[in-house]
Amino acid sequence: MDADEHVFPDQGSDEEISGYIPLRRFSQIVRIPVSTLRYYDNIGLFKAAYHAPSGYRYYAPMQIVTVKFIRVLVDCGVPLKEIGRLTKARAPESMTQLLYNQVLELDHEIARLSANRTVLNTFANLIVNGILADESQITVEKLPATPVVMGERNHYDADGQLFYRAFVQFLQQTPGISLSYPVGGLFDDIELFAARPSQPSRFFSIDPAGGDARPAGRYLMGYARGYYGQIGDLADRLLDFAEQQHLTLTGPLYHIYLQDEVSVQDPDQYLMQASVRVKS
Amino acid sequence: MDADEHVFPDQGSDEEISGYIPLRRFSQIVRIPVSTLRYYDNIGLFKAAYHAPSGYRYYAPMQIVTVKFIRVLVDCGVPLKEIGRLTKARAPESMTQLLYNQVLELDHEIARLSANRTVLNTFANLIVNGILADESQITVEKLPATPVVMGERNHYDADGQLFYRAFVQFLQQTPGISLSYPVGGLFDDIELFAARPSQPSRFFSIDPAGGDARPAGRYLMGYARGYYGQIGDLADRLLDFAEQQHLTLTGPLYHIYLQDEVSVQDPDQYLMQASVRVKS
DNA sequence: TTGCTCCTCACGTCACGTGAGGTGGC
DNA sequence: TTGCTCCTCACGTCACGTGAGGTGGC
Repeated sequence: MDADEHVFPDQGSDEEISGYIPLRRFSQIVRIPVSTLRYYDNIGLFKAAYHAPSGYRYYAPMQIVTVKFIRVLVDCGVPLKEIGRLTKARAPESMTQLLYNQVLELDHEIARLSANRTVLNTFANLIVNGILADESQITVEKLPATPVVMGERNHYDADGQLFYRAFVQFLQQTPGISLSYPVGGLFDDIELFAARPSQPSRFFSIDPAGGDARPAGRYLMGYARGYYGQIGDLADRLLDFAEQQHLTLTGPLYHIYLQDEVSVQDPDQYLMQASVRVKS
Repeated sequence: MDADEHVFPDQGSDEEISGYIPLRRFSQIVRIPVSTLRYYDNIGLFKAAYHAPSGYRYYAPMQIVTVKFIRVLVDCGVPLKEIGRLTKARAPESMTQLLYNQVLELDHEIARLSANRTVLNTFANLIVNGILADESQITVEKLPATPVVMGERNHYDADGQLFYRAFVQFLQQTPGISLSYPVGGLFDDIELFAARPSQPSRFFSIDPAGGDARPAGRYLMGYARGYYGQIGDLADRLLDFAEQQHLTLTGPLYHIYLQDEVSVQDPDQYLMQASVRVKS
């Protein structure tokens, strides 16, 4: 082809001869809605190669790759104004600058979405654990290590009213914590859990990337429904079962809300899981 | 704590006693703008636990995890209405349903962004190759394999006007092609390139995931500036160099626009790269 | 010639951000 | 008490989508 061939659209209205593609067909080829193409044309971001006197828009075939390139940028979240600025005053250097910057931003974005994915999976797994659990039973199960971010030791004043203070302090002051994950409580031993079930010794964030963990091992497990801190007779059921089965419990008790305000309407139906390690 | 403790906010206006967190502080803790929290409250998506008679909003500490959870969903692109529907009629089963669906959508989204990343990198690399190239020189370089998606053989009518038809046909009918990548042309041999530089025998899409490739090997490389199909004396320069250096050329000639309307203003300054394999 | 397609406003939408203007608690 | 913070509208923004109403080419 010669460079001149395509600059005279009026040579023929037939697409096959002129090379020009009418709006609708162009829209189908590039899979971009006509309203979007009209919008891009109107704001001057991506103009039709030829505006007929009738007002009809016609595009040049090479514009397919161009608009697809623009769409990738749009898809990456680059504002139309910035794309417009750059395509108007375009130069190889500034364009590579933008592109490599955008690649870095995409990396951040992908990392962000992956993190969100992990959060959603964590919540979903807890809820499903709750659905599948046989709540009324006390069981002994082999658990793999559960990574968490463990907080500092909590301090409760004499009046015992400062549960929330400790909770907020944990969320605010624990280094490396992501507030997006569910929070569990740790009691130094099962007796403390039985005595003051609303005062965990520590909080922990159920973050799969956490540096601490509930260690792998055999655990005595039990469930209870009720609002935060209401454990009914769970502590007794755990202790009774341990005694009957001649199990020795060791280490801290972990308590995790499998189903809470995130997935349950009635606060009295929140579902808690308690686990204490069994000495083998 | 007892379940009742926190339902009487008027017991004391002091945050430390009531457990309630005023809007501004809550905003700082969860890192969500006050305007956003007000908006969520207004549309009923996420209400402050306590609306004082003065109109002031106060939040319960447990709402920190709740709103963070909502924010993860927002961040995943779930519409506020859908989040609202689900948190109003929430149940463990429907919530896990949504969560696992959302995980799948996130996987698609991440795949989409990764694809975009690859596209941007491909464009950027071409442009940078153009910047770094010594345009006036003919060189011989060892190239790794370049994956592409190769199109069918083009057919040009006698009048030779149907370049665009072939181009569009390639874009429309090549299976597995992504329109987002730049397009190059292949000539059966260098003589064909010299004779009809605007009629490549095939087109190919420079897609790193392509099943075809420009094979690895030593290539005779040259550059030309000009509008599509204008190669100046590039063919002669390539042939002259080959003759002087006693090189035997083999196989097809690949031509790729390193810099075109994507990164260059002046159509006469588009930068093309031609490469032909050298028999060793 | 009919009808189908194109066009241009104009307005709606979504998830907020941003002042304007006014009130109320430390 | 001062001033600082909170509040509620109302309107703007971004990237389009959606008719309403009208014209023009196959």
